[in-house]
Amino acid sequence: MAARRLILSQFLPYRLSITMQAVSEGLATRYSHEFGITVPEWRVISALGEHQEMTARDIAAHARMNKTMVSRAVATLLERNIILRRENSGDRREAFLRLARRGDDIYAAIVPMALDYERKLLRDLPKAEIAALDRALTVLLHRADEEALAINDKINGDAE
Amino acid sequence: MAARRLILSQFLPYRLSITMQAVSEGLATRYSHEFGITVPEWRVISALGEHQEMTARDIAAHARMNKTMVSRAVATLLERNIILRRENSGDRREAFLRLARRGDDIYAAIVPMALDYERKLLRDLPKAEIAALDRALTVLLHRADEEALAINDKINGDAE
DNA sequence: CAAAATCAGTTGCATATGAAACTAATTTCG
DNA sequence: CGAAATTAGTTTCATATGCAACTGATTTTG
Repeated sequence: MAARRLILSQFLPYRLSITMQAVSEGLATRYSHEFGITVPEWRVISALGEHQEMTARDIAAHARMNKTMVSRAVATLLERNIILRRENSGDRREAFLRLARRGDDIYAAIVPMALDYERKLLRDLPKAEIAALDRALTVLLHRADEEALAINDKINGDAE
Repeated sequence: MAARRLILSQFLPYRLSITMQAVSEGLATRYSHEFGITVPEWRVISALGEHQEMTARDIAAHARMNKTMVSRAVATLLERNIILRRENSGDRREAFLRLARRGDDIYAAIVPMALDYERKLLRDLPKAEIAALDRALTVLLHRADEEALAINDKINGDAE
């Protein structure tokens, strides 16, 4: 049976949440201050930096963003000439996006900063512990996705 | 010098962010659906469940919330008779908050659900790896806080 | 002691977010 | 083929969030 008490400071979802918030803010402060880029915009840029050319849909899948967020980040980045858009003539619903020269520069500037930040965060952790963290995050994400499906089924009719 | 490439799916801040999002949503869906409680409200409830009686300020510190968020969550919880408020007669700026009977019930119902969820998430991880995850999150939070200070100093005048 | 500074908590305002409705294009199927 | 369903992406709308300004209380200090 389940315990009656919960220590917030030891509760995994809480710890994940505050840790990610601190980590994310620390990084976002840097690139937002220097380039005026928001977190969703950075995700789009890094997706395009990694894969050259993608549709908005691809970006959403790759960076785990919903399509509204992608749409808005893309609109801003286009306006600021950070990315380019090329309509797919074979299917005019979608468009291929890629970094413009300006986007390349920003990407090239942010990547080292981001990796440096990551290095600083992990500095004091032994290799083995970093590897354990990696595995743990993978498992947690996978389990959480599964549980999300399960609970949604339960809440909706389940039968389909 | 720094590498030129960044794989989003292997980048720690990104992984933390999407993992925490999935984990947090999975849990929040449960208690929001069953009790109409938001995440900030749950944090206030769990803080009070852990410490009996606290001021809003204490809650903010304990649960890493800003005071606006605490204020709003507290207002809602008071309105719904989930918590009680007793003004501190010695310092009338602040007030002591604690769970009302209804809050106790909700807390007693959510805690097992939350711990069960945590258990499910961690099910497949060996004890040693869970311990490593714990240590890693502690270190990361600490480092991120340090880095946040450092970057803020750098952005502002630094001198003070 | 009175003015200034500080503190707890609230509120106004501007921005961020996501679900759902929508548009335009394409595909499916009777 | 043409109506219905599906898909990519946008927009609307309602809510969530946080900073900064504010209120009222207390403390500090000249």
